Amino acid sequence: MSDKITVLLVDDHALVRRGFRRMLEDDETLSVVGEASDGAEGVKLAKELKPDVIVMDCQMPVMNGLEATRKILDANIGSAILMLSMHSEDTLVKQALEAGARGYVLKEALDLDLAGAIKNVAAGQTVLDPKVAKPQALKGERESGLTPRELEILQYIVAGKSNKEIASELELSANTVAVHRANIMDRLGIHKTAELVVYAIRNGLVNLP
Amino acid sequence: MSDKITVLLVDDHALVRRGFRRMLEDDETLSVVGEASDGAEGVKLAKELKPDVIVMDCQMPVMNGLEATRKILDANIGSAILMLSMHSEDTLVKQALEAGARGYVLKEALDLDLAGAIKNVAAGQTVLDPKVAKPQALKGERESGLTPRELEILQYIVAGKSNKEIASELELSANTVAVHRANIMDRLGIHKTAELVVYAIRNGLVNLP
DNA sequence: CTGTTCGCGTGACATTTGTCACGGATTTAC
DNA sequence: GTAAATCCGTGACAAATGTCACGCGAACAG
Repeated sequence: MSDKITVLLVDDHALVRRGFRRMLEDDETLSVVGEASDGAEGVKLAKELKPDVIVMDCQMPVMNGLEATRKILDANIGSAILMLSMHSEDTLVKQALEAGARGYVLKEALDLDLAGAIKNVAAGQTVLDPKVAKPQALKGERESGLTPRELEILQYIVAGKSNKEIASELELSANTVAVHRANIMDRLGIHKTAELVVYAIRNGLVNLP
Repeated sequence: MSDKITVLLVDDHALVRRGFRRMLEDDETLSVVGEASDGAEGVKLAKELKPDVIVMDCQMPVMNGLEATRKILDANIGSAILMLSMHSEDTLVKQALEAGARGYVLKEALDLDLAGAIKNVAAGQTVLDPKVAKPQALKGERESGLTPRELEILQYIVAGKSNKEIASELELSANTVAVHRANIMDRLGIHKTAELVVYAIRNGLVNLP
């Protein structure tokens, strides 16, 4: 343990990764041992490298940060995961923590000490951005969380499928799909497809088609 | 002109800005003189600082990169603008260049030499990411292809307004709005609101509500 | 001047959407 | 056990959407 803390960077933007690497590389106690550009690759590298800490972007193509986090936790690698996100929505924070992330910080945090946060999660601490560190976010309840089925439907909606198409692909009645749609909007306090799509994209609920 | 090239960074993510700053600060010929976190602030700082080059993110809250670029060009400051984007859609590249950007590079460019790109645009060159450097993108023709009225309607749609609401705010028949909607989708080869919203957001056709 | 194109507007109508009321299967709380 | 809460499913129906055919005036080419 007197060794350096090993870090894996997972972010879809190479430029961002490079920036982080630079920010970390002059800290003698840290060592960036790998980079991945999407969730799937992140999981693969995590298994190979078994880093102490994984810095994971939330929104990514192929497999988003939440998914990847779950997969990595399931694999029992023992890495602590520090989630980076653009959004401060409680729902997302909650989901991240439930997925097993050990920290959640916002990209727009002005004075984020990334190295410090990494050390803290490596030490077993939970690190939350002040903006999201509401105690309520830690207590488990369901916020505006959608059910798996609903998320599935939402994905199809954003991809531009009609209720009928979704129904046929999922072998359901079109009515059923319509009701799922309605329930999703209910929880979100939304009444129109357009709003729904904006919300889904903004909050990274879906992988963009 | 033998002085350093002055640079203004405009990006909504503080962490990203800091990364860029680090990448640039060991180049002796460049000097980052300011940072802004949204388009509006970018315009303001541009007027104050009159930097040689402005590195501008495309997607930002308050005022997006395109808008900001136009405003800055209008103000006749003489700064060259290098647009950073996540998307390689032709439409966007075109819009950026028409707005007056001197360069367009993708954030995910693996080996982007940001410093080099900055020097080039400072020297008056146009810098395009290889992925988007199709000659067709340079020839002026269709913009987004949408008429002003259609863009106006689109803005309302993405904001979650119904045809009826739009009609009343614009003092039109609901039918008319519906037809505008149809025409927009026609030109874009789209048939559903959901797809339309995704497209509009992706290509920066609208200011997100 | 004349014909053509294009932006903007309209009403009518088929399709898709958003809502309603309801049932069965599970899970959790008492 | 029973009751309450969820999740998933259904049909029926009103409201919004997507498409149709069409008129009007302005801009432009001949």
